Amino acid sequence: MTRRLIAHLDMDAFYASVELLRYPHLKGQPVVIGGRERAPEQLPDGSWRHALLKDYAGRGVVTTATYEARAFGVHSAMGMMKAAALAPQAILLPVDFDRYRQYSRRFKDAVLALAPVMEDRGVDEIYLDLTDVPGAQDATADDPLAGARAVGQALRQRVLAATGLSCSIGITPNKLLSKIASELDKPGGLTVLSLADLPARIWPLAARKVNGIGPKLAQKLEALGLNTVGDIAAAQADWLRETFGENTGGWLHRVAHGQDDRPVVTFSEPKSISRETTFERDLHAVRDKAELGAIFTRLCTQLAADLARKGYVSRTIGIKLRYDDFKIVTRDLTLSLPTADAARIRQAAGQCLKRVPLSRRLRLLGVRAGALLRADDPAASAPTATARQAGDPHTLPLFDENQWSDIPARDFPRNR
DNA sequence: TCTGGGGTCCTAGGACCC
DNA sequence: TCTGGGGTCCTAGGACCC
Repeated sequence: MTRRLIAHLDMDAFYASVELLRYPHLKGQPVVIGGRERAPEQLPDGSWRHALLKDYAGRGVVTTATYEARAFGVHSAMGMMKAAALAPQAILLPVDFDRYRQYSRRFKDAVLALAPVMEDRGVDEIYLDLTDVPGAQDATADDPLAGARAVGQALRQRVLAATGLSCSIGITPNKLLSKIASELDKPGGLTVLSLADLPARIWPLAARKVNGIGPKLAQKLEALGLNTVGDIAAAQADWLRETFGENTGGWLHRVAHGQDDRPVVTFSEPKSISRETTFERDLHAVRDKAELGAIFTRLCTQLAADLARKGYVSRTIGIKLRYDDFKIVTRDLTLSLPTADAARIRQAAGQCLKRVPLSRRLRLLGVRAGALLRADDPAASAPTATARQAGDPHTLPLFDENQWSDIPARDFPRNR
């Protein structure tokens, strides 16, 4: 009988580890990756001069930290200034996404040669369906999961040989449990579990360990006395549904019992593409309009280039603003004709901007293209259903270079 | 000393259609 | 004559993930 065997493979401190390949003299030291600082300098005597975390000034967050830096309490998504207070002597390196993408490609190619059913979950994570991988189902007298274990070891060796990097792997009957399992023995671990291991290995864990239980849901669970996965498993399904709603309640019940039949998805079309930027200082719609206008246009130009490069057109253009008080607003507009044109995008985004209050200072501005269609899809050149219904012309007003400056300083009514 | 950038999915109300 | 119900699209916000 074939059992479903799903792996989750997670690279260990990925960005930091890639940097250590380049700067091996930093091995064993607390290193933090983040911000837009300059790269390290090599001195004439061959030694390196690195920036220290304590010298950082700015708005960045920590992207990754080595395990030595994590020992100080530093972790991903932490503000850099806070991290600097915890580990002032940690070495600071700038992010180099191109390089990480390169290593990402390498480790994924190495894995694909052995396990071709792969789901991408970002640069440093993948799911694999090992069910039909030769040998994965093998059992020995004392170990029914010996085959899965052997495939797991082979995967780790391939990743190491291809990149010099270590990873952690969880292998279980489904994605939910594998995601949890890969974290149980980090770094460099291989954890193979069956459903029988649920009470001993999964139920004692904090509810927050479940992928999909974030800060808000965890807080609500905790307020009801449900702290661990086992606490949720012990709750009545009906009560969970009444308390958390049909969907979330039902999901919680299934998850706590280790049930998850989601397939490993090898390809999916993107739903949206976006560009956003946080300013170095908060900007004001009127006083900084020239600067804002330039940034706005640049974001639209970048977004148009992203769409063109990836071969998509968009029917819905949206904007995102973050005010100085961290409140976020979004507006979007569905076009009568899909586009990948920078001027059109800028024009539509400008329309959205008119529906948003602009009295507070802005911290972030973003532009998003949703409702994507492949550029070669016949529907990509047809007007949308709404446009047909409304009898709209298929064209929009021309690009207005002074769009931003047309926006007065007072609040706009929410709906025209 | 606050808190990046790029995504997905869900909910919910109103418009509009049959 | 005060009154349906289902379906889809659009929009805004929010939780969550890497």
